[in-house]
Amino acid sequence: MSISSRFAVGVHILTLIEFNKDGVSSSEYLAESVNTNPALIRKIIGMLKKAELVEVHPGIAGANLAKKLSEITLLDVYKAVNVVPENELFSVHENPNPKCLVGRNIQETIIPILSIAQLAMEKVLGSVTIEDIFEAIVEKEKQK
Amino acid sequence: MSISSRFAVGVHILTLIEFNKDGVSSSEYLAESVNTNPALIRKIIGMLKKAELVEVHPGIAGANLAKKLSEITLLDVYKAVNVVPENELFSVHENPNPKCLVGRNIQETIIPILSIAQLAMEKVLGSVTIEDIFEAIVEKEKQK
DNA sequence: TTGATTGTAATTAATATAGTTACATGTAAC
DNA sequence: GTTACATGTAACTATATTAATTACAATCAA
Repeated sequence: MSISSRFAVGVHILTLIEFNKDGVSSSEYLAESVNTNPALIRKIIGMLKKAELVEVHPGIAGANLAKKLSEITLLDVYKAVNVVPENELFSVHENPNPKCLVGRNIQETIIPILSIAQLAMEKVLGSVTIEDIFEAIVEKEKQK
Repeated sequence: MSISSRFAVGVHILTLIEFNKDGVSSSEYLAESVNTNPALIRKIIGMLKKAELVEVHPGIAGANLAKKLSEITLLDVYKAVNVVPENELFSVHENPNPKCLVGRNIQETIIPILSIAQLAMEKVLGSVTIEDIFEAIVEKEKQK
């Protein structure tokens, strides 16, 4: 199964807040660009807020970045929006038979390997910042 | 969300078939070690068969490996059991607003990055064989 | 006080997982 | 050929997650 699009939407939101830094990024404004519902945006914004990536206040329209663009990585967003349980990208079957040689050793054998695979993926996300996304969009737009 | 345990079960099955190479690895036998249902094992074995990792025949008890241990990687198993749609570990929201600068560029900007992250993870899986798992279990068992 | 916005709970439809039952199909052995 | 047994599948269930949506209390600015 795929990792929830909450992650991609989170990246979209943060990037758009920056492009709109001189305007007001309300949940309705952001929802229009993502093409979804303001309530969904508020839910994701709430997660980004808890992770201290954005600042937003009840009753006051608009969200703002809480950090510099270059200090927010895709990994930060990925962790903020909870798309993958900590260290459990791969699920492993519970209760293999301890009476079987394989059953009693399989978990401790494969979990470290799966963890390395997961970390390799997350390392890539950690190497890309929202600033990189911002700049890439500026470049792509120039070519149009 | 996590990747289905079908993958871990597939690895378990293949490893156990090797340990039991002189015996008959029926779906019931394998199910007992995994601690699940024979029908579920047969479903997964069916996928491994389609990927030409095991040999199994209707009416004849037992599954056997179709390749050498060292020629089956975890990536082969991962692909065989269909736990992740091809090149779509990450799902991306559909139909972002083309009228918005970010909306019309976000997909083509992040998809290649997400793809690199996915490939980094899969590369790790491709570097580990069932033989490695087999040997690791032999070692772990010695220490008990 | 009014009007607009955020925060959050509740609901729905669609989809995937994991477990289970049931049975048709296929094979070997008697 | 009949019996016993195993595989291959379809169908069904319970559970969980996603994404979309509605509704409304709490909060703040004007």
